[in-house]
Amino acid sequence: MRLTTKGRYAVTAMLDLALHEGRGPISLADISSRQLISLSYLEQLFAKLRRNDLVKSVRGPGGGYQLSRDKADIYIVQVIDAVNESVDATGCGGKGDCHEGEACLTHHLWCDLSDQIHAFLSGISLADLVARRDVQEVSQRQDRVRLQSIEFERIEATG
Amino acid sequence: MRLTTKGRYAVTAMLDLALHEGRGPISLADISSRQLISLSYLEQLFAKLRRNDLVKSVRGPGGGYQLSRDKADIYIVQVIDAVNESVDATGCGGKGDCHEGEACLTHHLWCDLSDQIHAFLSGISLADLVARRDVQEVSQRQDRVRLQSIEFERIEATG
DNA sequence: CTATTAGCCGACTATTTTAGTCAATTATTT
DNA sequence: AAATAATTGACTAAAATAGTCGGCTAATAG
Repeated sequence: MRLTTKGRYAVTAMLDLALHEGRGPISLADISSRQLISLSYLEQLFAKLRRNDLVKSVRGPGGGYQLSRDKADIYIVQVIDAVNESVDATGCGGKGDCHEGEACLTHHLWCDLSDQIHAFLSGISLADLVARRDVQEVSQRQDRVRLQSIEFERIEATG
Repeated sequence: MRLTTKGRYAVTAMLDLALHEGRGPISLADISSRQLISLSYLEQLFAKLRRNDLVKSVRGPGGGYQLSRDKADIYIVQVIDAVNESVDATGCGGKGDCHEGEACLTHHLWCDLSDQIHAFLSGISLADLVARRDVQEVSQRQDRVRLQSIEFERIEATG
């Protein structure tokens, strides 16, 4: 099992999409600047998210990504799975052949742990996150910062 | 967060110790042959387990390792922590400074997940595992295989 | 006392994964 | 036609994993 920035970035980016939906497609450049994730890296991640039918893309100017279905129907575990970060804690992929074709001493423990994590992450949808107070607060702060930097750029350009 | 063979090996080896305690110290060679873990790698892991006061060692012939305290007082989370596999799912070590010194959009989600995993693994002691039916079954199978290979070696040696 | 056993220690290494970068291409819209 | 933005593929530095190897030290059995 691993949970690194890859999976965290994917969930963060999907949540960003869920928070800003309704105003047409969101470009990766927007997500990149809001969430401070490298654009090229986001491209890699969204290729996987698209292949897993979690987002759909619109090319060309004004294009970007949108959730492929309602945010209440997209669960965190699906996002993490999509970028190849398995939530499985066993070494054998749950097959139970970890010790000479049979279960190792701790196989069932890791199975239980996997079930635990899976249940937790599959019980939370993007809509659930959007509704959370802490998420809303962080999102509002990010939008404020965003507006400030746009204003700053305007002043710079105007001179 | 990561849970790889390192943490799994450590827990498996500690459980092996718990299962075979009472007959003096257990050598790493024994654990290695029963659990099919490289002896040199076990040495590395037990150095950390010893530094974290989870086992004590006895040198010389007949020596080996023993649990440093009752198996009911050693929890899985301690073993995993000892070999430097953190159960923390956040990217910031729980500090909440993941986005320009402030919490990132998904910080609280990863905190909740960390709490979940931590609660699960700190609720299970080595004694709990020893008492489990599936662990006992696997352990008995391993002891049978072990006896067979000793018998085989005896016949080989006798000729 | 000496040979053996078994823990102890540090250095080294191959492989894999992470977290990206970079360049080129394709589709779309203004 | 120009600009935008997704799409693709190849490449890479750094870190972690999962070990190996050799030599050393302590203790005990004979």
